[in-house]
Amino acid sequence: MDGEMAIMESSNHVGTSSPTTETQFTIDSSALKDQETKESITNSPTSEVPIETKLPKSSDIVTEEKHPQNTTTDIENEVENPVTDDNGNLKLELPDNLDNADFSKLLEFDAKNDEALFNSNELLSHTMDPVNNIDLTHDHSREVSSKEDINIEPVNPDEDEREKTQDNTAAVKTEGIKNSEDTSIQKDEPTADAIYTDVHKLSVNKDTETLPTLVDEKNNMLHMRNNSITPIMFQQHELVGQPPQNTVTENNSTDAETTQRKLSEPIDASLPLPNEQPTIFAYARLDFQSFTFYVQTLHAIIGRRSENDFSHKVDVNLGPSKSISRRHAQIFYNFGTGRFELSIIGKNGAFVDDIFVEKGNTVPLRNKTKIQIGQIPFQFILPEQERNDDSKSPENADIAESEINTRNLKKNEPKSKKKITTGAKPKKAQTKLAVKKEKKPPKIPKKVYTLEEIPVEYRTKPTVSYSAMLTTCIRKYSTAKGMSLSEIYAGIRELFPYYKYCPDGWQSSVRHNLSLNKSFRKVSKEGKGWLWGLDEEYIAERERQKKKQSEIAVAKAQAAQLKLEQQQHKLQQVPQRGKKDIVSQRSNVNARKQNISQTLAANRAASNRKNTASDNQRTMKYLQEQLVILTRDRKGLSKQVIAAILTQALAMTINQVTQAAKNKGITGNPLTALMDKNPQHLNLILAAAVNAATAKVTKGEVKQLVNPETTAAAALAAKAQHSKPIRQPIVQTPHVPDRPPSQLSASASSHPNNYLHDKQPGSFDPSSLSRFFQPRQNARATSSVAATSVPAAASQNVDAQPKPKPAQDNDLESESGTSSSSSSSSESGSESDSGSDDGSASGSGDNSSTSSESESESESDSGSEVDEKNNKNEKIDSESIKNNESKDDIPSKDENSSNDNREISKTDEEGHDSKRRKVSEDINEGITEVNVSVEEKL
DNA sequence: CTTCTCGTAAACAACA
DNA sequence: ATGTTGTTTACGAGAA
Ligand SMILES: [Mg+2]
Repeated sequence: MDGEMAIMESSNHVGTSSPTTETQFTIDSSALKDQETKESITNSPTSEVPIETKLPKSSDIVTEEKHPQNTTTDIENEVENPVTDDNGNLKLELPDNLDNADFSKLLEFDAKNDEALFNSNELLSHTMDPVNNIDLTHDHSREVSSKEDINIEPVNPDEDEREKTQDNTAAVKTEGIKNSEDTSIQKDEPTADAIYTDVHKLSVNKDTETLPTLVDEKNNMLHMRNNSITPIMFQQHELVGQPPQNTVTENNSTDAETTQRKLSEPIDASLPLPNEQPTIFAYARLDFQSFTFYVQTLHAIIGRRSENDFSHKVDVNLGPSKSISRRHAQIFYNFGTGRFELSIIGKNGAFVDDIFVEKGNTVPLRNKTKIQIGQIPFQFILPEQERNDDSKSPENADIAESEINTRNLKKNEPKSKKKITTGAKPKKAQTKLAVKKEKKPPKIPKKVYTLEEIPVEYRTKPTVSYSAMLTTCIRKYSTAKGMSLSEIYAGIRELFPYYKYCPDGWQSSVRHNLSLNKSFRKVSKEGKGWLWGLDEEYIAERERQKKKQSEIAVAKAQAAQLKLEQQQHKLQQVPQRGKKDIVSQRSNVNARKQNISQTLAANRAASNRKNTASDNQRTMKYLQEQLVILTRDRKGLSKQVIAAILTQALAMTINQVTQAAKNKGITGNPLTALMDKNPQHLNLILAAAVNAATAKVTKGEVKQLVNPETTAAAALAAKAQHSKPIRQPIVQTPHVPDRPPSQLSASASSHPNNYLHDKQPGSFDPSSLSRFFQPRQNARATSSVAATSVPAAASQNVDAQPKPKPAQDNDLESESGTSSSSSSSSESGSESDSGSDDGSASGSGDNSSTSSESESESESDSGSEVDEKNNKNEKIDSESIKNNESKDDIPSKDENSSNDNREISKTDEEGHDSKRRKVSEDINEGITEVNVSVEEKL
């Protein structure tokens, strides 16, 4: 290329531009000899700088498109000052954002031509003042020596493995300096006839590990004005709101721009610039969302580089994101084909025109080619070239296409994932070296959409809340069995296409809502996840609440209004009779509102109870008896201790079994099922639990109160008596197809029970349980399980709990904290965060609801509640038990619960019945009862 | 200023 | 070993 340089004129499009100082200067080409450019500096933040470019002229250079190797040599000699104008002078026009001071500095450096200066670290580090300094170090000064350009060699993909290392740190060459030495060229096999289209392997600098650092704003600013730019990373969703900053070229649309020019033709078209904009000389430019990079060298490295990492340099800094390699891609001009090309060297590949390109591939760059590296999308823009249009090189037109394995997906399809693989490579491909990378199927990252790529109507986030969306979605697409998470995602994307284009992250919110919002419940299990459905009752109830609330609010407002009026008129002696009304309304206002959950719980409990009650009773009775039997030999422990042990053992058993069942999606009462189906296993569990509890309670003095080995036998005998009366076979099987909602959901909510979770010592290995519940596994195996798990447990205790953050939970709150000020009734503010959940479609009245649930009991029975939260032993032991016993409390609850502890699981198919109560409560109740009876027996 | 609701992230665990 | 699915915590922004 002769020094013909493309010229890009910058224009500040649209308004914002301030009277740009047009600075133009020329540098004697001689000074630049040998290096390409010093170009630089051209990145304007606001960048509206259109470019005018001339492509490197390679007339003398081998023009045929397939001679990479030749290219090399030729280039070496040919490449000169790309930035020079026709006269051989370097022309530089800087964007308005640069001030004179900047220029003067630049010039100064140029003049000095002092290599040392450019290499010095001081210099590097000095570019920190965004306002006054320009970082010359890496960027501008970073010239691509001709050799460097040549380094691009066609190599077999497979071989790319060995990275050729070069010393990047080395240097930044300045004008007059010869770089030749610094660029070590690795020429391996300059294969005579590499075909261009094949992947070209570029030498890659070895990545030296450096700690990633955060980029501060300052730096960002700095980068804006340098070639080394750090694009601003967008926040999720931010993309939507972003104004089309600098993107000069709007239409991504087409690529109709057959603007392919035959190689070798220098192009010097100038963009239609609005006006007085400064001109920038460049071959091309890269339009990022928030800045523009001008390609003023024939070779530019695009990669990661955090602010303080001076170990390497990049021409285009994509920020610190680890998903981007230090040298992730490079743009270079291929004299053979006469166009710029992009080589992907980064491990994670990149998207080029929406097609995923794996590492090691090189694709041609045409005007408006879209590129995405990591999470950063940008576009390659060539200067407009009116004249050369005709040249649409057919041949090279689409190497890309040919290389691409077009697999499914239409271009417009969001999230499409075509990809280019360095596919079938010859034999050598599989060599060990190659193996490391070759083997792993690259995970195709998600495509990031640019504003322009998203249909206008889908650029903004729907205002509806997630709960509303979910409700809508489920109503629309769900079947009786519910819909899986992935289906929900798809449904949402369908309903609100915004979610097809926006960055991920919303899925997390969706899951969060499904879990927390009581309007959504797990209906049935299928494979790995659950099928989700709506809890219409809950939703309806909440609606009601809400309505009431709003009415109240209105009433209040009116009252206030009236009051005001009254006062005003009072003076006028005009008594209003509205007062009365007001008063009456007020009373309503004060009326205690009921919790949704409470209400629902009551209703549901009523319906259910009958069904489950008997089973629960039967199960509890069985458990009690078994426990007593197991511990006939008290080993000297006092009755009280035994009671404590049994209580705890029971709690552990119930919790663990329930948890295990829940995870398996079992709907009925797992304990009942276990008792009916596999009493031996249940006994083993009990034995293990007793031992664990014993160890805990006695602080390890007594390790094994019962011998698991001998327990199973007893079970069978006992079972006979407890066999279930009427009920049909329990539904325990994991694959319970239909069963709609179920109590399990309730149990799920109970999660707060820690012991279920923690593997604390005193707990036994739940895995044994899961074995039983596993779809088809036999419950067997067991004995060992029980035995083994127990021991470990010993030391700690229930009390040890994580309790990360006390405050804020629904439950906790209600009891402890709340009492405090908050005026309102019981329901008051329980659960701050958690509360967020509900509020589905319409809004939510959440707090009431949420809190209600948890707190429903809270009010009345501190005891049970407390227990839930902390399953501390204390609670569990006898004394507490007694309290519970008396627990009486809970009026409202009482009604529901009074009966028994039923619920540990939910049971029956009908989901309506589901009781909302927390499992823990149930458990506690159960425990209490059991304990009581245990004590009696003892 | 506090409370509540929502959205967003993310840690974790259980699974597949 | 990795990706999904669920559950929870945290935290911040807004509205009330
Ligand atoms: Mg839910």
